[in-house]
Amino acid sequence: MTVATPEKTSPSKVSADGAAKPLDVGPRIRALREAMNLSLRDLGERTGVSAPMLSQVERGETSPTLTVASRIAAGLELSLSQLLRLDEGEGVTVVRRADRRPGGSRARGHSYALVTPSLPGQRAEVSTHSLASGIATGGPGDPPMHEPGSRETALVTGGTLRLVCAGTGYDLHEGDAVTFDADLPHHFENPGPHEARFVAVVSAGLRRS
Amino acid sequence: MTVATPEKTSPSKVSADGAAKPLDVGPRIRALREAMNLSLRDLGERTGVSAPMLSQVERGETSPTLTVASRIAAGLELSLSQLLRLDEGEGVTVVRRADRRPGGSRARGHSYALVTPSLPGQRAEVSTHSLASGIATGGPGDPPMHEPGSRETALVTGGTLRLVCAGTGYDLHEGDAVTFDADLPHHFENPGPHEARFVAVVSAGLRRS
DNA sequence: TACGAGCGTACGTTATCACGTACGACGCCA
DNA sequence: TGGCGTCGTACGTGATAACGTACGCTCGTA
Repeated sequence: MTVATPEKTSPSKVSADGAAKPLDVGPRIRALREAMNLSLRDLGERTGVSAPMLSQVERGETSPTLTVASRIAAGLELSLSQLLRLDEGEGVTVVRRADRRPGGSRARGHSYALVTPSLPGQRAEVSTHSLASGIATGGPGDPPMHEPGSRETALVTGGTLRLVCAGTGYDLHEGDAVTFDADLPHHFENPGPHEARFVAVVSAGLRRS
Repeated sequence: MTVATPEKTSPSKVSADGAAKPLDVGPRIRALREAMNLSLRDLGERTGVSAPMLSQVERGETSPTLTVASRIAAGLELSLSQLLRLDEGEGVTVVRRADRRPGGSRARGHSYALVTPSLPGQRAEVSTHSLASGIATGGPGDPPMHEPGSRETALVTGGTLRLVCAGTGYDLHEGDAVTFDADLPHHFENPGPHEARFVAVVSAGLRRS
């Protein structure tokens, strides 16, 4: 999904700004630390990072390495990716049933539609799927493999469904849900006699523009 | 959610290992780069980071600073938090309909259930809701306000639903979906004569207190 | 075979990250 | 009022991240 075609994406410098964002993680760290009622030395004790270093990072005077940033995140009891999450996205967007563009083909037995706006900055893509009896996802025209690091949740809203992920099968019935790493090879099958319907949520599929 | 009470958490060194994880982001960068058919110099061109530096980072010989890590992430067309998403849960987790703990109260007209595992580090929380006619969410026992920065998607799977977000109302019918900032004051109402059912996806809340 | 173009990596230099120590400011209690 | 403890920050030093250059390598191609 999203972008990242395994093609020659090079010809255009994606953003070229290079400088990217000022990365003002400092105030965030300070806010989190103060929210925990920790002094710089306290946090230094917990993280193994010196208090002056923490002070400089909080004020944005230096950019810590990933190792120390990871230690700081651990000391704040969150993962590094959580600590660095200061992305964006704003407002309210309604996607009408009639407006969304369907994918797949009902003739082949698998049809789906994206119900979240296809805008950058989206953190979770939600889609509805319908799978005919005996059919499996992964045919031509289906959404391609997800990008590395993404995770997926499938919630069965009708019928029975079977997830095959990394060679292992998981049978799901109506109301069941499954969460898994979406970058592993996987597909869904419909073993039952009836049509299967499910909602898929792929997270972390955001791209930059 | 997650952990980290805003209390005096100090007495116990949270993990004390300090060293934390080896943070092997290198192989991941290499995999992503090769997936884009980019050479080290190509990526260096896109990111403003020298090719030898990229090589060292990929092989784990050095730990880049956040600034260069951010630039690398930008060159790979992802956010830094995405690039570092090699922590948090892994594998496949099935939540059976019978296993999930319901919330709300059917007597009050609003019942819901979380279908994603309630583990820290989850990027997207998916829940199913049922709202009786004339009832609005937000009553006692309902899930509290979401954290700053989080976003929510609601997909109507049955009946009609009305979202009131920051004072504005949005009418939704079966199959419609809406995405909005979950940290704005909001609630759902069921104007129709029938029961309303919808799936809610809350993504990426970062924790503050 | 020879050769240029591309690849990834080893080398040496510079910039800066990260440490330990030390200083002024503020609050508490004798 | 003085002394004690803690806070956050300004030093100076050693470690290392990041750079530019240059080497050996594998391909297509003449």
